[in-house]
Order: sequence, then C-alpha cells, then structure tokens
Amino acid sequence: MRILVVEDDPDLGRQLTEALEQAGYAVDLAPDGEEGLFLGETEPYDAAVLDLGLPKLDGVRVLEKWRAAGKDLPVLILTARDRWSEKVAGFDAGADDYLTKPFVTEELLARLRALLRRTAGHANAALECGDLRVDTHAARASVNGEPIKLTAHEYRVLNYLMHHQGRVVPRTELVEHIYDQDFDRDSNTIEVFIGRLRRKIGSNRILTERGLGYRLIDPKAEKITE
Amino acid sequence: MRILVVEDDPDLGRQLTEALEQAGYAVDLAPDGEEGLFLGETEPYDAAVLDLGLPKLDGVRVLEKWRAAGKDLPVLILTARDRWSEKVAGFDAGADDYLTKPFVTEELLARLRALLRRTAGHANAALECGDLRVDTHAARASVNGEPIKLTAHEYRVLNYLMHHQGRVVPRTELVEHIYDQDFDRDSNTIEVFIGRLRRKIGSNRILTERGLGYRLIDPKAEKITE
DNA sequence: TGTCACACTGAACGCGGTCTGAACACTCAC
DNA sequence: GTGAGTGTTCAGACCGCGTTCAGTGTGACA
Repeated sequence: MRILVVEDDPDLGRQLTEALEQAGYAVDLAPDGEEGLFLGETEPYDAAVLDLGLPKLDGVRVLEKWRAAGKDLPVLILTARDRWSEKVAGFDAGADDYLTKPFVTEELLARLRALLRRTAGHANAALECGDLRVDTHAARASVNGEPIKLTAHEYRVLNYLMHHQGRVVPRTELVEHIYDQDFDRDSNTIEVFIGRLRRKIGSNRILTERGLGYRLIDPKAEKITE
Repeated sequence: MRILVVEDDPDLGRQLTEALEQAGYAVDLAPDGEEGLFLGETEPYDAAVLDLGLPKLDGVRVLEKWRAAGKDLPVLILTARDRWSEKVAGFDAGADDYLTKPFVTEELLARLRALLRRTAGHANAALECGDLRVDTHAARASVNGEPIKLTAHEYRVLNYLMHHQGRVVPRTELVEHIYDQDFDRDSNTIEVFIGRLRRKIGSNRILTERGLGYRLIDPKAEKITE
C-alpha cells in the first residue's frame, strides 16, 4: 500500500513518514500544497494524509482539485484547528476521515487501516481468503490458523493482493503500490516475491494470468477451469 | 437511506434520531445492545451509529457479532470514553469511523455522508450480453456464472466486441484496437482468436458478416434471421 | 452447378513471459 | 567483526501463447 503524506511541518512530516513506513506502507512526503496536488494527480496512491494548513495551496483546495480531476483515493484530513465548521467543509470537499492535532499515531494508523479496508470493499478488520488470513493490525498472516512468517516485502505483496482478491493485478500495479517513487522498472523482484509467497502459503493460491498479472483466489471455492 | 442508531441514553437517542430524520434518513432506534444486534442482523440498513457503552451487550461485542455474521454495513462508533486504545480496538473490530462525545451534530452528519459516499462507490463495471459477462475491473469473463479462462489477446478481442455488441465490427477495426501501430495486414490471427473464443464462449455468440466483420449478439434475445 | 474468394480449423513452431535456484549486497543485532 | 536475515540481480530452463501455414469448409454470384 502506498500513501501520500502532505504536511509542511518538517518534524511532523518525518515522524508520520517513519510511523507509516514502520507499519509497512510505501510513503511519499510532499512539503506543500502544490507538490501534494501534483503527486496525488500523477502517482497511484492507495490513500492520502492531508494537512489543512499548507503553504502555497490550502489543503481543502488540493482536495477539491483532486476530486474535480476524478481522483477518488481515500483522504484523511489533518489539522491543528478544531473548529467543526472547517471539519465539515473538509468532509464536503470529499474527505473520508478527519483527525485533529495533536493525535496519537496509533489512532492515525487505525483510521487508515479502516479506510483502506472499506475502500477495498471489506468490512472486517482481518482480510480473509478461504483459510488464509491477514491481520492488518498486527501485520501477520496465517493459513488455517497456522501463523506464517513473512518478510516485510512479502507481507506488502500479500496485503495488496488480499485487498484486491479475485481481481487480476498487473505486475506494474503491484510495483507501483509497493515501492515509493523511484524504482527500477525492469527487474524481476516481484516474481521472486511471488515465488517465495507461493512456497509459504501454498502455490495454488496465487494464479498467474500470463501477460496480464497475478490473481489471488480461494482454491477451495474456485475450481480451476481446465 | 436507512440508518440504525444504537444508543441507551434516551435524550441523546431522541436528539440523534431527530437530527438524522431531519437530514432525510429513515431511522430506527435501539435502546440496548441486544436489540441493536437483532435489528442489525435482520433489517437492511445502509449504516449504523453505535454507542460503545451499552446495557446488556457492549458495542464492540455487537459489532464483532455483526461482522462474524457477514454483515458489512458501515458502522460509526460513538463513545464517551476518549482513550485511544479503545478507539483502536473499535476500529479493528470492524468500525469504519469513530466519534467522541460530546460532538457537534453537524460533524456526525458529515462523517455519515462521507461513509455512505465511500461505501456506494463499489459498483464494479461489468459488461453483459445475455448470460455472457465480462468484469472489466477483474479482467475476467464468465458464461452463466461459469468462469472462462481466456488468454490476454482473447480477452482483448472479447472486451472490444462487448463494448460494441450488436454492431458489425470490421476486422481492421478490431486489429487497430488490439495491436499497436505496426501489424502485418495479411495475417489471419484475428480469425484464429475468434475461433478460439467461439469454442470457449459458445459458437453462436459471434456472428460473421461475410466481407464486413464480426458481430457479438445474445443468441437468446436475437433469433438468427434466415 | 461450378467457380472463386472468403472464412474456419488443426497442427506446428518459436518467441518471450515466467519461474527457480543461487549468488551477491546490504543492514542490523550481538 | 561476524552472522543471520532480507532484498535484489542474474542466468538458465520451461512452457504458454501468439503467430503462421496448409488444408478444408462455405457463402455469393454467374
């Protein structure tokens, strides 16, 4: 999952970036409204954390422009001001959630998890696909109750696939959502991760659609045609 | 839109009900956890506002039971306690949003709007032609619910035909939309793909108009003339 | 009915996407 | 510094899929 943070305070920005990266997200940080607007329009983020008081371009304006451009990524708004009229303005500009400074990092993470979950169409806190489970809070996976030991990047790949289970996910999309901006495009890292994942969770769970991408399925529910 | 409010305080309950009805929602009020659980499981609500401190059955338990029963309606949690650890617990039980008492009614309404808006965005684009379906998001096709295994190019051909069903699509047009610029004109690749497609989805679905092109139809709706 | 052009089919080939094991680079913990 | 754990690169092998081709089938028209 790839998150855009738009925050002008360098300290808070760094702190947020660190916390999110620690939680397993790929993070880009924009220090002002203009750059935030540009990044949000050009890069495929799964969610954005947006400060309201920003230099160059206000947070609400950024959000409005994203929405006007058809961007429907979930946005969590952040602000020092706690007057409810501004919260409401933020919401009606198209924000999905709102957090008032100061806040506890845990709560930001929890709200972000809920947002990502809901966006992917899942209500449950734990993602499930047959007897494969991913606990997004603890960042742990299990098959049939048996915990599986995953590395950070293996977890990211699996997590993204779980959020889009049943769908064909192109390799390029996987790359874009797992790494932040600069990444060597022609590399077979993803294939290696897929291979290692298959060995850990069972090889019949991740299908490869040749020329299209990968697809996560529940092998019990879905009989493989042919 | 139909909303369930689970709140034990009679004053607050009435106040919420009024505000929501004023905003145009249909509202049911449950005074304790047990009734809330029952109503949420049996009636088709679009969202729920759930207090955490409830008699008979705690809010988090209610939420967990809903989720366990497969109910995925968006839930906004309400509580007097503002300790963040409980918020996080609420989120990870499957809540979509959280509000701490006391709150401004406007903010509750704004959060509810955001929640409903986000939840509504899940109509996945599927093309249909009789009992033939192509889910353009998942890049999958099915006939009569049975999934069909297609190769990348077969899928492209079918997808284009689905977008122009009923119309005669010249072979040249098909070629132009499936390949990039340079393509050997005298080749019968398209015919081969059409043939393979017919074998997979049923041969009577793609008509060939001699000298003109191909036409995708619903064989049940359209009786073959002559 | 015969002819011709167009369309279909099955088989075969070879490119290239995908997989895998192993080696390498790097970062931490001790 | 040493070792384990992790991310990345590389080369070789595999095999699925797009393409080609030859042979057959079929509609249009005289």
